[in-house]
Amino acid sequence: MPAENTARTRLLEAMIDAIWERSYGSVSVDSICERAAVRKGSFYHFFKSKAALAAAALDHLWETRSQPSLKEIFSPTRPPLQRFEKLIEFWHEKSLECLREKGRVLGCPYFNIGAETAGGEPELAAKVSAILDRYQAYLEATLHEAKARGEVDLTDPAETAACLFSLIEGCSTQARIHNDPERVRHFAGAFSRMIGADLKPEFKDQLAEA
Amino acid sequence: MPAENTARTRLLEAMIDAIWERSYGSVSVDSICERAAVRKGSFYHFFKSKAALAAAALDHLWETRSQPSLKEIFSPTRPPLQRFEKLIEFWHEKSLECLREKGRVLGCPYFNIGAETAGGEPELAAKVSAILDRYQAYLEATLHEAKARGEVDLTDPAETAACLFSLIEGCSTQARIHNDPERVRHFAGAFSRMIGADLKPEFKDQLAEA
DNA sequence: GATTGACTTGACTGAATAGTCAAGTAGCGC
DNA sequence: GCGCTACTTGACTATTCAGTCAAGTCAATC
Repeated sequence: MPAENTARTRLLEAMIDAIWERSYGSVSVDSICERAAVRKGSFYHFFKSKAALAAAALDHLWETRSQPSLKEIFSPTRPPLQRFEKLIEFWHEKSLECLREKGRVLGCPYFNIGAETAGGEPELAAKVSAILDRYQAYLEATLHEAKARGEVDLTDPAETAACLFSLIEGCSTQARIHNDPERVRHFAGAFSRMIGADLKPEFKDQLAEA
Repeated sequence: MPAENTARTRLLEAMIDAIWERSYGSVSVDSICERAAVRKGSFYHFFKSKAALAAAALDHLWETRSQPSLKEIFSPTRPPLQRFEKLIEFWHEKSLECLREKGRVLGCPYFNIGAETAGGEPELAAKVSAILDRYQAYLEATLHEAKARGEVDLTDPAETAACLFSLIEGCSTQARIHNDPERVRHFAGAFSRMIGADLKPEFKDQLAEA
């Protein structure tokens, strides 16, 4: 049962889109059902609650989108520093794409949902926490490799990875709040300084319409 | 009409606390009224809607808490680099205090609310956006001063201020999501690297109980 | 063609929601 | 005391919410 257009996957994708565009708390089960063209009863056939759908949707997003993108960006065939350059380009492109397609810069869904649900939905918060750790692990592994090759100058790759990741997520959330994709571009320079190496990502600006 | 214990100020403070602990979307008008010991009708005498109360509460928090703290931290009597050290200590202490008093690390209320409401409550998002800019302005002014004194090495203080601020907010939100105050401490080293100067904040760890 | 089990349907429930309103009370200047 | 204004009260509405359920469809298997 791959990523077919089944009722179940339509629900997963409708949930992610809706939360991303608005917020977890402002999304109702009814609106998800309408978006996914699925009836209420079917919803509760597949998921035991709204929170359960959200948790499954986060897994789905990670496995079908985030994880594959990261595997490509952090491919071992690419030198470590170039992986960081690719990552910076990736975030910048995603912001522009988002603005073009949805009319707003939406930031990182994991981070948004995590911040929102940390105080009241422990299941969801734990899921987000685990996903963010997996994301950060890519950075940490690459920093270790770059350090072994003498390409960066740092004492504690784990701590630096945490800071780099917080910088990315912080900039990305600022971009969401101010609805300004350039806030993401900003962090390229800071990234270089933090790892003590010179990164030169290529920002191929996509002009909005053709 | 200063910060008395009036129904109005009780509502403002109940709203801030409730949103901070949980989220904007999960807080109901009834729960706020109960928390503030104010009846529904009085609520709508003072505020025209839940969103209006939230916006007023953000202003109130800024004026009574954030702004005064920042004025002290960024006092011109302190050398620029020491202001940054103070700021880092401030965030770390606040996280520990929050964990001690509320049982959880809650991060920055402006950032949390901003991320949550960016997609659906333009009034609130605009208010947050303005407050965050005022916060960031303290960083930027201090960077300019430090640059003029030759204490930091940077080309674009405005961009660096934006990145520093995103780093702070990103770490703080990670601390909320993972409920771990040490995530805030992390950024001290990164802060130094980003501005090209050596900061040595004193972390006076407060042992929880006496 | 009978049985099974996965999925669908739409009507239903009860609680919670934001917001309204008319009738009050209490203080203050006159 | 009189009237004015600011605030309070609690009952009220209409809507939306998450979640339930009994009855149904349909395709596969025997």
